[in-house]
Order: sequence, then structure tokens, then C-alpha cells
Amino acid sequence: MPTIHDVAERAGVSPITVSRVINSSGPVSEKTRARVEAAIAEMNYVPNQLAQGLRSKRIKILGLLVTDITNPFFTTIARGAEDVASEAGYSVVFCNTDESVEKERKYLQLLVQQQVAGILLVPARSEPAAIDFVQSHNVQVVVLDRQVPGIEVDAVRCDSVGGAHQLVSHLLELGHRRIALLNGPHGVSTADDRLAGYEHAMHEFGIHDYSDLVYSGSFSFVSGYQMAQQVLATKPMPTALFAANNFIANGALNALHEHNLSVPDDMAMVCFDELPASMASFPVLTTIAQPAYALGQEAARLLIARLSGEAPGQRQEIILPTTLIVRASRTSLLDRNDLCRLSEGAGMIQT
Amino acid sequence: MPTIHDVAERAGVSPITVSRVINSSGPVSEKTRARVEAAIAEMNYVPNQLAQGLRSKRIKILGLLVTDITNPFFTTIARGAEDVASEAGYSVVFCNTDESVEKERKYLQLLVQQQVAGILLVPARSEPAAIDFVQSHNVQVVVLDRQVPGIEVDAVRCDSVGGAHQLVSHLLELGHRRIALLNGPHGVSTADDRLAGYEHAMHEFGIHDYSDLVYSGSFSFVSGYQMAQQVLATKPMPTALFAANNFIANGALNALHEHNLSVPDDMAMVCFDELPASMASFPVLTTIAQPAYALGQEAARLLIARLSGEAPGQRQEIILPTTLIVRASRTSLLDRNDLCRLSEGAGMIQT
DNA sequence: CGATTTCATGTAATCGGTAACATTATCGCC
DNA sequence: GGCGATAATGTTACCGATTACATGAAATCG
Repeated sequence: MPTIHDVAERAGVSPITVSRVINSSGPVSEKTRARVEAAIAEMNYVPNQLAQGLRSKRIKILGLLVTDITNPFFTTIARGAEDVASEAGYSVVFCNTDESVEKERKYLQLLVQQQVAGILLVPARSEPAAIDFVQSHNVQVVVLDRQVPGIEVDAVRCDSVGGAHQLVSHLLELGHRRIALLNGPHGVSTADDRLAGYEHAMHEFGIHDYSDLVYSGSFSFVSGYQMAQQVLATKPMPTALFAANNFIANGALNALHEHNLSVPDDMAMVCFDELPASMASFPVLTTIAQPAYALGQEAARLLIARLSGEAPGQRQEIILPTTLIVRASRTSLLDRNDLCRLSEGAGMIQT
Repeated sequence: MPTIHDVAERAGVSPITVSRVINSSGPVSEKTRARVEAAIAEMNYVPNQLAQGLRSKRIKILGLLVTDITNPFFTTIARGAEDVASEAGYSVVFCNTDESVEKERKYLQLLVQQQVAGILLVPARSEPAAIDFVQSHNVQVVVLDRQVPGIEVDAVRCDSVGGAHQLVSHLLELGHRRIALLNGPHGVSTADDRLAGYEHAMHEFGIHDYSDLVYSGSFSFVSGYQMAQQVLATKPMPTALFAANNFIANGALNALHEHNLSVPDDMAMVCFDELPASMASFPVLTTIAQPAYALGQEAARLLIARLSGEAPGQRQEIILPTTLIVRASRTSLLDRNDLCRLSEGAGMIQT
């Protein structure tokens, strides 16, 4: 692999002149530039970024850690972040923490070692350790999607409390009273927040005894399936389910299917998050949609602003609005006839 | 940020001794080791990987380039690759090329500059330029999912020709003759191969005039929607659609929906690829399932074997088997009654 | 017990670039 | 024609780690 010295020799100049040509970091005559560029092309020369970064202290790479790379919500965030970053001349590397604090630590350490310019982090847990670590190494970090209380850090997310409140209120207004929450894990802020929104809505309707209706698992298909199985074994059964994310919802749908229960005829169901159009053949659940792409964009913008010193001194907290999308579940306890029609229609298309 | 020199000073030793403690690369007395480890912990020291890599020539990082990070097929591949890599002490960084040769070049250059140990590549096009580039820089590369003819390179993929042949034969055996192919772009091997499988099956049934039934777009929801709209404007309409991937299939389903056409009552449909269970509420299409996770695993294994010099000298080509999963579409032209029952049942669950 | 091996640690050079400073050539202008 | 300004290029040192080699001390041994 040729080095800058090899190129310099071939072009009959000194290494620093080659460096100037590459980075436009100093005056070079047309003639010399042409010779150097020819040498670079002939030798197929690529600057060694390890050496570059070592001297110049930082490289234009951003790290993005998400908790589940198979979840379209996070990959859509990744697209948003990448598009903004590319625009500003940064590259983005993705890492998958799999909701594991262990893996998160490993990848953060790796990124810090690599001297990346900044990090976009969906934290696995609400504890500040991970962010402390990054900040203590003077690497800028923006927290995405989830909260980490008690720490000074830029953050971009949606309003999980408000969104959950909207969904549950919707069910309550339809007449449901026994609403089960199929939630993510304790200690993950989006799960905790969705519980808080659920509780708030229930209290508003004068319901305070719901502890047996709250289930906690993980944000996964399997967990949604398992929690739904538990729910279906209880008596009296709830009349509605609130799935805390899209994977949980699909797991629950599968469990209902096994029990020959249909949504919303036999069970109402709402869900936080939804799949992008490209994946959901026919979305039918009432959901809170989060602007995932914009979330990624905003986070990358904020991080890059920090890096170029344009951001205000104070930490920023950006909260993007969610959208309530009312679908089939709305009809559940009110106009069941209408619902049946709708259900059949959708079914025929679907199948 | 403390350096190895700072740590050395604090521990009262030389930098090389610290290096020996970190890498277990030489004898160190118990007493010294303890002092050094204490200093490392106190100063929160993290070795600079740029400097490490610069000297030792290569870092234990693998690059993985996929063409669409939002496609669960590729993220599942990513999981497989990551799990194997972690096991062997490698980290994986993901890059999204968005089917763009331009972006692919940019990211490959970046990874080469970063001196990654090896690259797993889903090539955007069948041309060898990208792989030539990587190989010319002495970086090991394994090609994933797609083929690049006329070049010596390790490769892991599924049999697209065979899979497509199975799907189309299935439709032909059901009595369909006018089968439209909604394909990905020319020049992408998976698209070209699926066309080849389609042609082969058609020829076997004595059909040679199908040129007006072959559509070419991109592997996306929007393209699937548009191609289906074109198909639906033709007369006579085909009786069956073959979608070359999951996104195309969903786009086509949406177009059919708009025209109030149901699958398979009004139109039969099969599809290459399918969504993981966590995403597909209720899969209904007959599909060819590819072992995405295993694909990622095998590719990572092969790459790591190469890096550690364990692989045979000859290039390897691993082709994993696909599975035909027959669902609703099977009934389309034969036992329509049965189908209607099935369709309604699924619909009720679904909605 | 002196010589040789092994252990524990250190010194100097180096990886491939770039920052800071130095040098030489070119030019305009009073 | 001499002088400062600017352009074009080079020299040297250094970023933070590791490799190769060196040194001194302790241990082994005939």
C-alpha cells in the first residue's frame, strides 16, 4: 500500500506538498498539483486515516448506537442521521447494542478509541454511566429517543408520556376500562414514560386499581407474544391491549390469533410506533406514529452544530410531536357492525 | 485525554511497560502490573486506536456495507455477521449504500482508509470496480447476497435463480400463464437472477412470449407500487404477480388495494423474501424465504477464516438453500372456495 | 563461582500523516 | 535597484502507540 512518501517521490516533491494537494491546505502551483494528482491516480493512493486522525486529533466520523438494528424505527432514525451527516461531510458508523449495557459499553469504548468526532446514542438504560464515560473523554454525545435523567446532555426524542396518554384516553373514551399494558423493560425510559402516560389517563378516568393490568417484558416480538398469553389467561380478561411498541404488538396479535380472537371484535388494541409503509402490508391498529426520520435528522444536526461550535452553551432538549392515527380499533365497543364490514374488507385485501 | 505516557508517568514506569500490561505482550511483575492498572483506572485511560492501528497495521474491525439498512433482510444479515464477529473479538461497523455506487465507493474508501481488517459487501452493482478497489488495497472482502461475475472473490449468497424458478413454477402449476414479474434494477445480480429463474420456468412450460410481462424498477415500496399500477393498466391483465422482494410486494399490495383487487381472489401473488415474524402481522403470500441470519454468519466466518489464514487458498463460494413457503396464493385458480374461507378467516384476525 | 539463561524493564526508532516554522523564488512598486 | 509582500516548496518535529533491540538483575547450572 503506497504512502504519502511514495507518492511524493514519484511526483518529485516533498510529502507535505502532497498533503497540501489532498487537503487544499496550502498554495500549490498548477503544474505541481497536476503532477501530484497524476501520481496519486497512478499509484491508487488512499491516505491512511489512522495517521491523519492521529495528527489532526479527530476524524469526521459519527458513531450511532441503537438498541435494535432490526427494528425499522431505529433504522429509519439511522437514515435521517446519515443523510444530514453526509451533507456536512461526516460519515456514520452504526453499532447495535441489542439492549445490552455490556455491548453498549464495548461499542462506546471502541468509538472513543477510534477518536470519532461525536456519538448519537440510544441508551440501553436510564443510568448515566454510559454518557458519563463518553463525556469524560471529551466526545460530544446526543441522546436519542430515550431519556437519561440527572445528566447534562443534548437530547432529541418524542413525547412518550403524551403519546401513551393519547392512546389510552382514546380507549377509555371508547368505553374500555380494563386496559392491559404490554410494556417494555423497567429502567428503559420509553417504557417507563409510556407507563406514566397510561397511569395518567387511567387516573383521569378515576381508575386507580390497574396494577394487575400492567405487564413488563422487552421490546420484542417474543415478549409481546408471551405477555399476551399471560393476559389471555386472566379472568376477567381485559377488553383492550396497549402494546408499547410495534414488535410487542405483532407478538400479541399472533397470540390472539392462536386463541382465535380477532382485533377489534374480540379485543381492542392500540400500539405505540408503527411500521413504515414499505413493511406493513395493511396497518390496522390505532397507533402513535413517531417521526423517526426527523428524529435522526435533528439529532445529527444538533451534534454537528455542537462540533462546529455553533450550538448554544446550554444543553438542548428537542421533543418532536407524535401523531395519533386512528384505525380499526376505534370502532371496537361502539359501532361493532361498522367494524365488521371494515374488518372483512381489509381481510380480503390482505389475504 | 490521557495518553500512555501520562499513565506511565503516574505509575512510575515507561510507556512500553504500560503497553505490556494492556496487551499482555511481555513479562511484567505483579507489583508493577498492579500499579499500572491502578493508574489506568484512576486516569480513565483508553488507548488511542488510531495510534495502535497505525503502528500495528490493522485493527480488529470489520466493515459491513448493505444496500438498504431499512430492509429487515439486510439488518438480519447484520445481526448474524455481528454475532459471529463478536465471538472472534471483532467489532462490526455498518454502512448504508442506498443502492448507490457513489455512496458505496465513498464508504469503501472510508473503510480502507480506516485500515479495517476486512469487509463484508453487498455490492450495489454487478461490476467489479468496487471489489477491485478493495482488493487492490490488500483488504479482504467477502461478497454477500449478490454475485459479481468475472472476479476472484469469496462469496456467500442464496440461489436466486432456483428460488425464482420454484415460485414461478408454483404459479404455472396452479394454471397461471400470464405472470408478471415486478423486478429490481437491471445490473443487480439478484434481480437478474430472479429474471433468469422466471424465464427458465416459463420456457419449461413452453411460454416464450413474456417480454411485456417483465417490469424493472428498484427494490423499494414505491417502485413496487408503480410497477403494479402499470401492470393493472394493461389488457389483458396478468393473472399473477411475482414480486422480486418484500418491499416490492408490499408496494404492489397497496396498488391492488387501491384498485379494489384482492389477493388471491382477483390476482395471485408470490414474493421473494419475507419479513421476519416480528414485523409481518400475518404473512399471507407464498414466498421464498432466505436464511438471512445464517447468510451473515457464514460470510463473517469466511472472512475471519481468511484473516486468520485458515481458509483454503482457493476462493470460496457458499450458496445457502432457500425455502418455498406456500400460503394463500396457492389456492388462487384451483379451489377458489377454499380460498375465500381462508381469506375471511385471516381477515378477521388481522383487522 | 563464573557463565548463561530468564525475567523485568527501558531506549530508540517507527508507523503515515500534518502543524509550525523556514527557505527560496517571484513580483510589484516607489 | 532595493525592499517588503506573497507564492511555492521544504525541513523538522510530533501525534500516541508498538517493534526491535538493549540493559541490568535475578535465577540456573555445570
